[in-house]
Amino acid sequence: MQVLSKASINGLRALLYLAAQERREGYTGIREMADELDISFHFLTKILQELTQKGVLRSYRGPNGGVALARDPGTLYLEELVLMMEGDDFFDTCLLGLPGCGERKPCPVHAFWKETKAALKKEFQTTSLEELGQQIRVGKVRLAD
Amino acid sequence: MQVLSKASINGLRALLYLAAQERREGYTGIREMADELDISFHFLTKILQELTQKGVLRSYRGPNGGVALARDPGTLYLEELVLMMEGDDFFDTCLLGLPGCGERKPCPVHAFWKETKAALKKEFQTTSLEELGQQIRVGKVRLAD
DNA sequence: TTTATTAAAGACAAATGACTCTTAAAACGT
DNA sequence: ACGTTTTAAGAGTCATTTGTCTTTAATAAA
Repeated sequence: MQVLSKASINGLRALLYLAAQERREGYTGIREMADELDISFHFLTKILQELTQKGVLRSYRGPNGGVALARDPGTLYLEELVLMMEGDDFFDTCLLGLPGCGERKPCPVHAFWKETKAALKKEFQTTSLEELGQQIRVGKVRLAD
Repeated sequence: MQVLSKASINGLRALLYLAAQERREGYTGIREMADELDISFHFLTKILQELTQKGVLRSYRGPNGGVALARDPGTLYLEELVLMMEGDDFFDTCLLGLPGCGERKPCPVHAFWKETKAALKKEFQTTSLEELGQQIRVGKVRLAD
């Protein structure tokens, strides 16, 4: 069951890596993150470029350059990030792929799937990078092996 | 958010179509199902071949041939079908794709995702083709536009 | 026995997602 | 100015999934 694309997963992991940093000023090199998170440098670069264009990251070139969160991680919730990376219809899907599945013309598993999506959405709406970054910092949780 | 592959979705829809039939004897042509469910005939054929090989369907060639459920739809639960089509590790994934994510080495969203997967699994374990077929029969729910 | 009907099988093609590589541009230090 | 470090941009490649087509085999009916 793959819910997020590889690109989204790696983008999220990179954002979490940044949110887990102790120091808040300065830039973190993409090379370092790629090594640390075990992602191809070029692939990660491409993913982070998009996040920079969308305003979640700011970047800086040259020696000691890299990327940094463009906003306070306490204001960055998973929902916004996932919608940004996966598309605005992320939570509006039908499990059986029927177009226009809804209350009026439900598919056989609509009722249940609706609840599941709502729970997932709520969780994503209430979980911030700050919160998860902290859990990483104290070692309760990991981003890579 | 695409949880099931197109192949699984179409396989499931076809199984539901069969489960929703009034008459229980005889075979249903793949052509009819493809038309009714708006799936390419050849694509559906390929999908149903696998389900036949796996013993969920039986098939019959020649005039008035087609496919039929090989087992009582009351004994066919979504879980078995999804595991069959998507692979046995369907419910064992990490949302962030970390290998070996678990209680001992959890990813940042492990706790929540674990619950979500469990709820989904339970629903699939307790929902049979018979049950959904009935809902289709009485028109509460649809398989296509 | 011939013809029509249907699924089985497998080769093939197209589309998508997941990467990879090369070149350019920006910033810095000397 | 020059060379080094770093991100930006985009073309290119590979693998997987999705979808198509052709041929074969089975069955029934005329």
